[in-house]
Amino acid sequence: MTTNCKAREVVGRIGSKWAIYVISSLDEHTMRFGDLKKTIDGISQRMLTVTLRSLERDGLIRRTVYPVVPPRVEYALTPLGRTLLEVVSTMVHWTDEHMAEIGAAQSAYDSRPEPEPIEQ
Amino acid sequence: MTTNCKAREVVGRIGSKWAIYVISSLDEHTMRFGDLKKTIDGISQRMLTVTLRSLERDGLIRRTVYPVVPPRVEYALTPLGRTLLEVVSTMVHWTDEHMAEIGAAQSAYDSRPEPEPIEQ
DNA sequence: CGGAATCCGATCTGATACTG
DNA sequence: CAGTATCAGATCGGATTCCG
Repeated sequence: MTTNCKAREVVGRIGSKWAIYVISSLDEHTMRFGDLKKTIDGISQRMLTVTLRSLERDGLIRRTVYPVVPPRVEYALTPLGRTLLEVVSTMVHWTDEHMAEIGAAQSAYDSRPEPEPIEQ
Repeated sequence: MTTNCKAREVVGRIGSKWAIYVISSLDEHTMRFGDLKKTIDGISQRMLTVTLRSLERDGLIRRTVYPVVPPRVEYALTPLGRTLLEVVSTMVHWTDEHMAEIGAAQSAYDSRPEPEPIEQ
């Protein structure tokens, strides 16, 4: 594999379960922190913060702070993030389409007979 | 997000840095354990084993053991895995294409000035 | 509202040693 | 060759508390 280590790290970050859904959520419009938290079911405040920071650092989303009280922070896809969105959407879509098949495969795998213990 | 928790787990497994490259590696032909280890640079034996097991459980790859000495084990994509391959290739390709941009964004982020400490 | 900081158990991962 | 078993260090991730 010619791919170097840095590319792998990026793939890992992008492919992480939360990042994918953050990117997807920003498809149509910018969102505030609270909006994202409500939209992405089950994400903790901490993980949302961490995920947003890493996506911002990779140049995939832009964070805009409005100096008002109470604070207002909006997240939006950058042009780069928007090119990624297509890839990510495909992935989410593929998963939704094949969840049943995957679940069946898991059940089959889990109910497979144990290999016979070695006779002495 | 209407996506349930199980779908997120699947996305996370598929998107994990090693799984993506295992799937990609099986594009053209079946491969043996050692081949995969050599192809996927930097993967430890343990992580390759763990990754292969999880992909097998999800029905994405098929593991074939030939009862010979020394053992011969071949891994191949299932039809389901083959449909995923397209998605995964797109992702790897996107990352390769945009590594420079991402690196630049990271540098810019990391060299950003610290926010001024609060004056008392 | 949108975090940051801390604590801490759970999980991941690599290294190493061993095996059919 | 293709693993399994085990252990220790690293990282993840939730809960909680506090802040501008």
